[in-house]
Amino acid sequence: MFKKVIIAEDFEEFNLAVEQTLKDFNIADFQHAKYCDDAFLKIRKAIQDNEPYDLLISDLSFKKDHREVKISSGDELIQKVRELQPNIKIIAYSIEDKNLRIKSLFENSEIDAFVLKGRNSLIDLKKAINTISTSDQKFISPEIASALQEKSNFEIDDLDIKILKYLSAGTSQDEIIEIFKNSDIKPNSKSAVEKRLSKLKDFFKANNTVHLVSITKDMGII
Amino acid sequence: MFKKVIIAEDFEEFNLAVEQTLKDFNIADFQHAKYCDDAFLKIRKAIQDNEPYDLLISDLSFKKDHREVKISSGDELIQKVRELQPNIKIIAYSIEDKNLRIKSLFENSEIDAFVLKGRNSLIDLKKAINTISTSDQKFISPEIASALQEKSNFEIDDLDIKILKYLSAGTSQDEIIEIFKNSDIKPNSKSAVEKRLSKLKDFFKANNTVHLVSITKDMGII
DNA sequence: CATGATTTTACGGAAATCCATAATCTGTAA
DNA sequence: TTACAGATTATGGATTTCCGTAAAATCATG
Repeated sequence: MFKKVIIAEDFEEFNLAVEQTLKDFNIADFQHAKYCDDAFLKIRKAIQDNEPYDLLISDLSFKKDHREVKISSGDELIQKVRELQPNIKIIAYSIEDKNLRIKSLFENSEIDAFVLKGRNSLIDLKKAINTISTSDQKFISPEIASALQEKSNFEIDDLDIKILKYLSAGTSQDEIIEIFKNSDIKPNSKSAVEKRLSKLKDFFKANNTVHLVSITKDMGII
Repeated sequence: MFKKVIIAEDFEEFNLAVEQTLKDFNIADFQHAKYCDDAFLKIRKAIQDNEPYDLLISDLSFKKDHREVKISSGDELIQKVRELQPNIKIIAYSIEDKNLRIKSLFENSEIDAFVLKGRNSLIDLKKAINTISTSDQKFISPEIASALQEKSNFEIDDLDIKILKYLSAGTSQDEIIEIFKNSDIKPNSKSAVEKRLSKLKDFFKANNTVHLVSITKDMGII
């Protein structure tokens, strides 16, 4: 079982709950960080002191407040920690249920578990800790495990997202084309942008551009 | 101090934390509901049994899952409870920080306190309970209290919101007009809808309809 | 090179929207 | 009733987006 744990989480309520869960495992050596920056510093310090953490439990989204931060999201924190200390086990613990983001965490940051915050997340958290402490198995909350299998997220690339973002910011199609031409982004013809949009509308079953932006906003794609 | 409390909240973590807070106040008689429907039924039952709750602490957004529900949001629950039991005190306890929605809770549902979930929300929750238990004062988490003061002289009415919602759902302007005519909603002419939209775009400084829907979505108006 | 497949660009008419102006309706007060 | 103001509707042209077809460019392969 884990000996030394760090929790990156801004909400008191979740901190309390995780703390309780760790105590149930008889893990007494844990620390909280309400900002990603703090978590990172602590992890680095622990390595220097030759007393590294062996588990990081991290939220993904952190509220912005008055304080200036370098690392603003859990995704970044996890990425940096994985580079700094490749052998640490990492549990992402978040309300985030967007396939793309979760997939990327497993593939790019090699997290060991993803626990979805929800009606029964503490049970999942316990299962996750159990699973990854004794083996190199991965754990994913069952509600989204199936969704992750879906291979359907095919071919929405950077350009698509760029177009959607510009649209939602009030840029007209013609203006977008201008911007693309000025920034040497290709393809940048009227037809190309129109074709992209029509594909996106088809894919997301959107009736028109307004609908498309509305849908993709809801899905957290933009 | 409150004697009997009900908490409508789907996340275990928040339930645990609220429970702890109530215990700090020596309130032992409390119940949790993870679905709005359950909360409503319990409140109604308590009235019938002549042992009504005197405080409702309710989240605003609830995760959807397999279960079919009648009341899907805290806003609705609060509205219904206020009608059913006008004298109950209500604390909205949410991550929601959109002015309009919060304002509407105070104005339309006469909630007694709004506690914003965040880094220090438990302190706020305690303050809220203290404040509203001893007087008819309202409590609002300080981070948003100032934002609430802003009185922007909107005159965005139901019709405007209806139009925006239809647009974001992919309905074309012509179709909206059709719908309005069929439902006897007036005004329902092409010009009227166009004029509304142009006013809204002006007000929200939107370049076009896509932008307008994007902005109003971000603001939580639709 | 030559060839064919794929991607990108060009073009044009249809449809939807944007926007300004004018006509009509509705309620109120003299 | 009449006159007036404000709200609503009608009209039409400009602009933008939509959508299909065709031409041109690019790329892989033999």
